[in-house]
Amino acid sequence: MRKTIVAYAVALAALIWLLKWLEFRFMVRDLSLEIYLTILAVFFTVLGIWAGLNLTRKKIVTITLGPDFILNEFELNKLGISKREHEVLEWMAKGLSNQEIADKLFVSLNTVKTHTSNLFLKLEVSRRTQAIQKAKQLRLIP
Amino acid sequence: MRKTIVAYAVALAALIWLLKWLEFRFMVRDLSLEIYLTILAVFFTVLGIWAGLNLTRKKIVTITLGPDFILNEFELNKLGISKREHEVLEWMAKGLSNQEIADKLFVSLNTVKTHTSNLFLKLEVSRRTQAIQKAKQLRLIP
DNA sequence: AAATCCTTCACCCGAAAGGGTGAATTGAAC
DNA sequence: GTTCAATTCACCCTTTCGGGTGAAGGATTT
Repeated sequence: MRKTIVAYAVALAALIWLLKWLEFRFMVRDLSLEIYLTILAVFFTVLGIWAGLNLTRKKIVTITLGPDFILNEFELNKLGISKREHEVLEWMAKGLSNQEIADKLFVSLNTVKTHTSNLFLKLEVSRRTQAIQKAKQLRLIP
Repeated sequence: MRKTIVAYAVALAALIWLLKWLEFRFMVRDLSLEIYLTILAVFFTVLGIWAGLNLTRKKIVTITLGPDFILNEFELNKLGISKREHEVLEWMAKGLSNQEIADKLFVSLNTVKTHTSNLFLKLEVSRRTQAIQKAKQLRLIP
């Protein structure tokens, strides 16, 4: 960045010197002052635009996508869903039957049924498919 | 955009005229030509930078996310799922019972059960929760 | 015309899911 | 130590779901 500024300064000084040199060399003095100034102004305006673009164009936009699932613990507490119930909910969403969930968690089928019943009450649904749908919507499961 | 260019042109002309006027008014001619030119150059460089920024800063980055669901018709055909079956699948995924789907489609419960049975065969699953999961994974439903 | 597929519906049976009630155990909180 | 929520399990009953079989009508293709 500092390097760029120095480079521009040097270029500017060199150009001014060049102009003065041309002035004597080719008798630019003969031209009307207005035209002379206009050329100078336009030249430096263009230079400025170019410089301005180069100073800002390098802003690289980096979009970082975070993990696509963040557990909504607030809803979880709000609905009063316990750890075990949430666990059952996760397996349920993976398409397991109550019996399979019971085997996974090393508990009886009746226990799983109790958990599912409580889940349906807390989620205000009456079928497991609806429970899964609502739980996904509320970000309780991926 | 055209308006902006015209505005800049007018401003430039006005400034040049102002400089020439100042020249006679305050005998700027007495100052060294180098200083005079430098001031002019710096001024127009700054003007150019400002103009350049204004011409480009308004590039608004619009990230348009397309519809997040595109039906995978290839899989649909590959698995041989019919229109009606797909329709049943959609309602199923919304958490409706077979009876509710039957009411929605104005057919009997038995018909819906036939469709679901065929769906399970084609999707190679044995429960509706699994069917929904697999169908979503294969992009057959949103 | 025959074959094929889709759609519709029926009946039967067993398995799974859902709803209700009750109760024992445990661990944390008061 | 008592209260409370969470977890565990049991029993009952009804509804829903899933699997199997069969069949009739319609559209499309061969």
